[in-house]
Amino acid sequence: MSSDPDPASPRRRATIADVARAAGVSPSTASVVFSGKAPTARATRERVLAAAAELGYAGPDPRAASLRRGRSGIVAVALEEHLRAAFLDPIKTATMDGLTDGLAELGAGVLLLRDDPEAGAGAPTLATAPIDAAVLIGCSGRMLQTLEAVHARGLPVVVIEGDAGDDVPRMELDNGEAAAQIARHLRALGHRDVAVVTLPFDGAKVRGDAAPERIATITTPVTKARLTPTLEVFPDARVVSAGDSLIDEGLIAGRTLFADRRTRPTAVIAQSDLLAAGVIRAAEEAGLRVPEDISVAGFDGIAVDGLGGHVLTTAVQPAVEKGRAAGDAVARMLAGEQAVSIRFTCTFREGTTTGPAPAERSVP
Amino acid sequence: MSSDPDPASPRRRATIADVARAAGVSPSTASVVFSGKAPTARATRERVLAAAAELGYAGPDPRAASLRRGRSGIVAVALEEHLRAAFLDPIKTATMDGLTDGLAELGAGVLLLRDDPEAGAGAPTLATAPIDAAVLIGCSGRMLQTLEAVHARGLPVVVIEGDAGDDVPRMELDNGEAAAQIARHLRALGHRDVAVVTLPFDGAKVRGDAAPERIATITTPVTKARLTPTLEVFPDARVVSAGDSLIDEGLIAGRTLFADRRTRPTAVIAQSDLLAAGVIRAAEEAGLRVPEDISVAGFDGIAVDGLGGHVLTTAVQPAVEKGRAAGDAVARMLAGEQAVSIRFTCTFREGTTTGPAPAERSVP
DNA sequence: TTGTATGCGTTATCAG
DNA sequence: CTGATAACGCATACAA
Repeated sequence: MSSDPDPASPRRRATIADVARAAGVSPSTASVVFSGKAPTARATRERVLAAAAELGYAGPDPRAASLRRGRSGIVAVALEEHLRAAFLDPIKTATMDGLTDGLAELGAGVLLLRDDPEAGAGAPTLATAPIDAAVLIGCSGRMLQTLEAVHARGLPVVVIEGDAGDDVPRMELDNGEAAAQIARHLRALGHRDVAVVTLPFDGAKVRGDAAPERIATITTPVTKARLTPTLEVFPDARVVSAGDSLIDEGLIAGRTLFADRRTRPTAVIAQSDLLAAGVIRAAEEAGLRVPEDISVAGFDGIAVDGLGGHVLTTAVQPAVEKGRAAGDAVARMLAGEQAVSIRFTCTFREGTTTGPAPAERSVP
Repeated sequence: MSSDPDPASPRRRATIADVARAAGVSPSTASVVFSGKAPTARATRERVLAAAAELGYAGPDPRAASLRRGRSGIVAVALEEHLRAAFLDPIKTATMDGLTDGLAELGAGVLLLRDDPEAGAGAPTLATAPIDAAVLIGCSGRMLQTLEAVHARGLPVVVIEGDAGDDVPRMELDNGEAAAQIARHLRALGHRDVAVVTLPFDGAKVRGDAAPERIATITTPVTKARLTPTLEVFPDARVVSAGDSLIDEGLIAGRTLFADRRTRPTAVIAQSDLLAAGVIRAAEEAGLRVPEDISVAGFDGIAVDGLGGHVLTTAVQPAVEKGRAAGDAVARMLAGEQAVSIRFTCTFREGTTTGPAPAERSVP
């Protein structure tokens, strides 16, 4: 008796109109029962709900609702990399975390999009997905093109760690100041012979020692922003580029640095905590004690899995807050307000991985 | 001249109808120009495109299109954990990777959803988001409730690493067989004194030694599936539970195991590669050589960042394929076909972290 | 509190 | 190749 479908609509899915009819109320009343946007009499509500159950109606069709409302409740997050790469990076992960939180308050879901304009035919893009706004992470290059489409549709856009022009709010870091602080910290500890392990210079992700000419060609904004002030403090620093922000990449770079006891530095500045963790492993592997023999500093302030008991000296970036702020900015823009760019400040954290420069050098 | 908006519609956003009117064609023709679903005369197309540019029309509104088409091009991926936790797990990351690939072929985007039914008011859920299908990862407990709503809406559902009933296709692993294989491998190498470092027993994520009574209460399916056959091979194995699948958790567990030289095992079976990596670090910390003094096996076959030069002996699970298969299953179901559950086979991989049991025991 | 009427912006169909 | 027509399923202003 209760599983028999509506005889009038043999196989068609029930709509709110069907439910209303079955319950003997108007469609608008039924709508209100489901949305709760207006008070309804208890009896009415129960009648509607009963009719819905009877007809197997599972609530308003979100597609129709979003057309009518003009909102889909979905915000796109566009990443320039393959999704796997993006979520391998703890900072991006944390940012996403804050972002989803910030958007959840707004009542929005997150649609993951790769910034591949020519993806599978019909694949949703920033231009074709039913989104209310977009957040671009690490915006650069061709993403700017995609951006135009979004802009044209009048959708709010926020950029994290990137630059999409003046009229697009961005959430950025004071990379330069933070990097300078780390460098000064090491100099104050007496270090003079310092090496830098950097993030990739560009999309090529080549690794190894980098000559000054090469350094001038860096295109990745973050790498450049963190390296420049470091070199101002330590102009003669040896610069080794990592292929990616990974522990094993830091390990490789570290092995390079510690291969020759006579040329090894007394301190290593890594441009990410993951790299620093790898450098520390390389140091331990080489029989060096951290920080007695070698100081290592990182950048990011993430909880590095696999670092053991060390507490990294690093610049703690508010990654989660960055994401949350992006979410808030989206919310504000969706509410018609103007959102502004925010520059976040990193907090220097002195951990257990940096210490005074060893007094004696060149002990073969 | 070209930036002057349509005088007839002062601030309203242009629609395809406006464009058609301006171009002197019918709406359906304009629609076809944008969708490309039918051939159009070159002149017509150019006229329409010009009108669109003139009016600042950026293409069809995806919301309206999805209502009309009955498809939004979005597939939900529901995770039971906080997003951060989910993406911290390389296996889930890899699965997501395959999934997004599989879905991209289908032309679908991925909407990230936490399985929090009572999230922020208005937050999209499996029941209220404009999705075409859903993939549940690690489905258990209350997610089954959520599932009902999706089911009621007649949306295809696929489950990865979970059980949502017989009529829901699932992508699962032969955890038991793979675990047994690892255990037999170690036994064949002569190991008799083996310890197991397990994944969490349940949501509580308590860590430490586990008594047999406790083992009987394990609710996490994966943990149980991998532990049972292990204990059949090594009934007396010491069982230590980790709080999570993390290197540092493995490190902690490893320190417990290696604290007392007299009771330490000759081999450790970790239920994930990350845990195994931590155990290896603990071993090295304790001055033990891997595999000469201690053998360590993992599970998953991921590329562990931070493992240095070791190659883990492990069961390689086809995580990416699992995700891709889920994507394919969704595609099939969306095409009206029946999708079936798939049981994936892990591949045993002998690495450099397991070796013959050391001949002498109890060397103080 | 409930009902009535209207259109949100598209696209599929089918005839021309 | 193009045009007329009719939904798609709902939520809101407004009247009752």
